Amino acid sequence: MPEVRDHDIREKFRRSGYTLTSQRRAVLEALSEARGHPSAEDVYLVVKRKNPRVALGTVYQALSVLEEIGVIESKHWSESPTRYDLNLAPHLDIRCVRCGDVAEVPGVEMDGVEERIQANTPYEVTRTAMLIEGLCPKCAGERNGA
Amino acid sequence: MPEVRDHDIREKFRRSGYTLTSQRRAVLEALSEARGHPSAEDVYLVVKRKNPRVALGTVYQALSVLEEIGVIESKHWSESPTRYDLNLAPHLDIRCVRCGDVAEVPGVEMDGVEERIQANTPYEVTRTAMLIEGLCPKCAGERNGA
DNA sequence: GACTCAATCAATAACCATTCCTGAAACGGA
DNA sequence: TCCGTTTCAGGAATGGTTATTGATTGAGTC
Ligand SMILES: [Mn+2]
Ligand SMILES: [Mn+2]
Ligand SMILES: [Zn+2]
Ligand SMILES: [Zn+2]
Repeated sequence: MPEVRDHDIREKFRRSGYTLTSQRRAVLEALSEARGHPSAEDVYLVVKRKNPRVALGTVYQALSVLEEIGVIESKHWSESPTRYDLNLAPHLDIRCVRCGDVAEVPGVEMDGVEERIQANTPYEVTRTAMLIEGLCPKCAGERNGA
Repeated sequence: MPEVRDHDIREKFRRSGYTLTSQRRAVLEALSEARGHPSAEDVYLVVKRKNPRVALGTVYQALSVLEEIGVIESKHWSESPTRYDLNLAPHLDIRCVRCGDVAEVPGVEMDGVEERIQANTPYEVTRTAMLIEGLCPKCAGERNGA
């Protein structure tokens, strides 16, 4: 997997014209290390362990470039910093409102929704996303056990 | 319509224990005047026209109380301030990424989606929402005409 | 109508994720 | 190597929102 991804990534950088700097590579590595859906701050903390000189602003810049060239995706929940995802396949993510953990929700097809929306608005639809919140099993357990 | 709503609103205030102050009433009136889906700032500007002494913070407080007792709803788009809506029925809203205008999207049924999500995650789902962005007819026209 | 006490208010400071700005450093081509 | 362009780190600034504070209001009671 790493090999394939690496090739894809190089290709996307080449096509975009951006250069694959060590910082951008470090951000990418941190992103796959920090299993889950880390925030910019999470990524920053991981990157800093190996290279303490990197600034948070640099991480934001790198994430923005990586998203722009299609190597990663960002997801937004209100009342929470943006989360980043290496999984580019269309899928749903749910966020625990108590601890912030994000997990993927497999097996829910959203096909056709965007088309149905487009058919019912004079707007030109450019993006649709499902925002899902809940309680993770751990937090739900603690709440009941308390 | 104002009569019915007014009765409902008084009832919701009574049940909640909050008092229906002049500022809260002013925020509510501004909200129905400013047809559409105004931001806190929009509401503030309308309120200020009648009562210039009101502070922006007061408007935020009032909006938060009104939402808590179920008189209004808030919707969030990333890269845009929160919008407020008097329409409490489940419905979709689309936001123009260019001018910020929000419009309702009628006729799209979302029934069953939350159940399907719940069936595919160990999380306890507490909220699902559809985030929709696009270009309003006006902005789309300007883009093509330019 | 005055009294009381909690709720509410206006104003302002603080917050926090993110973006912007800057001068310095690194890079890539001639 | 030299030159022009990116990219970088660090820090300041931004903008929507929330928290804090002391003053004001107002419903209930006499
Ligand atoms: Mn995901
Ligand atoms: Mn609406
Ligand atoms: Zn949790
Ligand atoms: Zn528009």
